[in-house]
Amino acid sequence: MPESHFQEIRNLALFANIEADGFETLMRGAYVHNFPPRIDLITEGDPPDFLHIVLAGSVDLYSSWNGRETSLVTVRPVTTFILAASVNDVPYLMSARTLEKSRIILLPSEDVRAVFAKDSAFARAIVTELAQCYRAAIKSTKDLKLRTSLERLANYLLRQRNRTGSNEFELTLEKRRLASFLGMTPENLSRAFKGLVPYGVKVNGTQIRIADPEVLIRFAKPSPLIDDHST
Amino acid sequence: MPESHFQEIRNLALFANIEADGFETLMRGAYVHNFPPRIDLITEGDPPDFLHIVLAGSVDLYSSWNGRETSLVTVRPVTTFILAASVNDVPYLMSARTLEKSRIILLPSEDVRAVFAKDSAFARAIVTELAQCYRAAIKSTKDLKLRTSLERLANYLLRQRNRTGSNEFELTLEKRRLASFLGMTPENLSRAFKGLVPYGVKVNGTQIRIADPEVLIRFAKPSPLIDDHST
DNA sequence: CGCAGCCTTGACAAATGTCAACAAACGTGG
DNA sequence: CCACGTTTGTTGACATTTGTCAAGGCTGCG
Repeated sequence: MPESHFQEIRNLALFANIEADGFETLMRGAYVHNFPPRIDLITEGDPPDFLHIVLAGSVDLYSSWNGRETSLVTVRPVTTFILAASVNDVPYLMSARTLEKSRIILLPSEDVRAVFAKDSAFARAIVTELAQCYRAAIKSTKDLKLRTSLERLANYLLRQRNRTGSNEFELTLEKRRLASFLGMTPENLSRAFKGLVPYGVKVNGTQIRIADPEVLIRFAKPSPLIDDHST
Repeated sequence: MPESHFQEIRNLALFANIEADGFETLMRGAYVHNFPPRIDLITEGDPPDFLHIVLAGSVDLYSSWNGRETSLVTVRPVTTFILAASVNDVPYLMSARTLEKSRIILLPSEDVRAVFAKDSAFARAIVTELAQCYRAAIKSTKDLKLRTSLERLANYLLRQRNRTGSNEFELTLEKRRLASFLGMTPENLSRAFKGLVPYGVKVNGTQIRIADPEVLIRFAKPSPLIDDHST
């Protein structure tokens, strides 16, 4: 792997405090790959051969059952995914595919587990990371169980607004995938956007404008215990 | 705390390999409490003062938003809960209340974090535990997004069957709480039970009988990637 | 016994999904 | 650059699923 990526990986909280020794072990076994869009990276149920790190592009984590499919997470740079499966050496629960052209690092899970066992700084960093993943999953479950699809969309838009810091922004996801992520059909999403017009949401293709955030907030009732993605 | 509980806690995977030193630190600060049924133990949003361990009884983890409420998990002996909030020192995402008379150990989160920082065996055990919690949460999200309420109930019954090893068993939850856990209303659950009669499910109060598991399995299509609660 | 809480049922309403048609956007090869 | 076909997004009509409300029965407990 070109050394140029080393620093990028080092900067991740997950690897920041690893001993030089363990870091080298990980880097020695690492591959970097460039993938075209819409390529399947892993399939749920497979054994966790690699811990993945998205350097560029984006990856969709999804799952299928009985002919249905749903998007669970979108991974953007620079982040790892399927850490839980890697460290516990159990099958992947989600499939992954690239959404765009993506550059991805593959760390053999065996190396990850080896360094994890030896390097307690790494073990502690993994705890922090997993706790965050777990909490994100709980938030997502609350979002699904406590809110209607209209409320989920409204809160999603407000989260995007906070992320970009602007009342006007581009959707970073195809609408069909956004629909799946929010737990509804594409048709339903179309109608949900219409349903938010009275609250000042203007849609033009992938361009979103929130005319008056206060009005939308009053409807969406965002909660830090569901919508804050930092803690 | 009476020493009699020490061994019980030691037997938990989470504490099995801790150094004597760290274990003693944890036990020194620990409280044991007996709670009557339907007592609120914690409220979502509160700072995580304690890591909880259920020794006896059962605890409902639930969440509220905008006047609605949903049950997310039922914790049974001997298990810890709200580990993620404790180690990362961030607010609880779920509220907790006893379902029955319960005996619960409270470990000050500060102690947990202190031992976690010093004892790498404990850190590693926490990783395993959190990875399991995370995966359980992902499974629950898949269950919710990929299945109808009838399918969720059918698979829930099959999981209970596997847990008890018998085609005839008692529901361990009040029906209204089971409904909330499965993401539906009590009325809907009543009808869902009716809807499973053609697949050989007999209900008598809290008593369930699965006449022909094959038939129910053919309908429910259980998957290890959603329904296996061990990995 | 009588009250309170849970469960069930029926009638109805709201939310969401399905299907079909068509329009718009995109990418490819000529 | 255009023409074409493919994919995505939208819309309408309709079906299904799920929730709501109200009533009544059952159960457990003081």
